[in-house]
Amino acid sequence: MTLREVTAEAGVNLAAVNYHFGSKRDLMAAALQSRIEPVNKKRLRRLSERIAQHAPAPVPLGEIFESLFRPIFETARSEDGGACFTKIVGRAIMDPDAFMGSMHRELFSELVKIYIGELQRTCPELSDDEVRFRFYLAVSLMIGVMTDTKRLKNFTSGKFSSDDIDTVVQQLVGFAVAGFETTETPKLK
Amino acid sequence: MTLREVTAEAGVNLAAVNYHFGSKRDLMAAALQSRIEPVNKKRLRRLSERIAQHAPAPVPLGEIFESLFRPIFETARSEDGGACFTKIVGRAIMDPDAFMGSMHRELFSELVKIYIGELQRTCPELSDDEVRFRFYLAVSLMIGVMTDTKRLKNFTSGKFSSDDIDTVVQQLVGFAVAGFETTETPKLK
DNA sequence: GCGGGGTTCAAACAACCGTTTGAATCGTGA
DNA sequence: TCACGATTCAAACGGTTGTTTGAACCCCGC
Repeated sequence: MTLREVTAEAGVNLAAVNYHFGSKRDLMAAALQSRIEPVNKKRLRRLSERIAQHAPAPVPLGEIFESLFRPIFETARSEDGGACFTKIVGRAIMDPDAFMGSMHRELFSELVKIYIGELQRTCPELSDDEVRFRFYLAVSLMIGVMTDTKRLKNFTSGKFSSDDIDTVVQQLVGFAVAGFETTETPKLK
Repeated sequence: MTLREVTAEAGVNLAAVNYHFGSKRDLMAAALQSRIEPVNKKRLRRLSERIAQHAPAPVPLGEIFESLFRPIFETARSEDGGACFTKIVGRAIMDPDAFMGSMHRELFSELVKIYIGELQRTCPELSDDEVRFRFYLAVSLMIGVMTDTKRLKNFTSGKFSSDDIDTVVQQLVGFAVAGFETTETPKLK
């Protein structure tokens, strides 16, 4: 994505980017941040709803993951700029120190802490290391599915599409819950 | 990665790329193919060993996924060019029609077919759609973990590293097996 | 009406990209 | 030894990139 393409599509002048954001890198960071923050707000809001709904019992795993997964898919598959958002996220993930500096920390450290805590409450039989490692795997799964655009169609001969958010999130959650709960993995040390 | 960086590091002249490969795109495709093919050969060889070992019984899920996951991690975490391989794969996945044309098909269609067949043999209770969708999720998980370089360290406060292939593959396989076998997911339609 | 800070614009800038060129060099079979 | 195809090399080419510039423009308080 070149600045000339972006500014043309946005109907603004090329120089506007450097005037308002300073550089392309800062524009991308701002774009990413402005999209990620509402997603994270939505995640925490839905998680809070589930916590309140089940209190004082822990939230079922499936609802935890659903609150984590669905908001970002709703954004990534959105019609206006969803593809662009997905590309920026993918780029940010692929080389983290390329154009996100400390942004990753300030955007996600709080979120991770809250979800880790809730997962521990739901799965008290798992050690701290296990919860963290499996949460990492669940997030990696989410990223792998989110950044995909045509693999699902290839694998299912076009029967299922990455755009069918409900189906994807359902299957994703089911897979993540089972993976998170597995008892067959050797103990971490 | 620019051609000038690549040729400088390789100790060859800049023009050598276009002379031997025609274009940068073709160089990347050749580099990817020359790395992927041995990986896929290794996968199928290890799978064949497991099939022979268990015949006529089906191969346990964990061994199927182990044969699929481990070879690519051994390449992606290799000391010479592993990081570069990972980047190229990541780029190829992120925008498939950018520089891989029909390569995806010719490299992976056979592999996918074989693994799907073996998975169906091991899990006859799953429908064809379910096997394909869950295999897609397992592959997405693999991709998400493979393209990661620092997330695991962030999540576990540096205790675990993406470079520890054995630990990563073990946990990955355990997660994938459980996810694949889940019975809590709503039926696909 | 008018002046000035904030904003937009077309144009140009320097840097870098992948690619091409043509001469120099190499390797080898006659 | 020579000649010729294959390969390497420095240099340059055209094009695109992000960024900068300076003039034009807008808008609102005085």
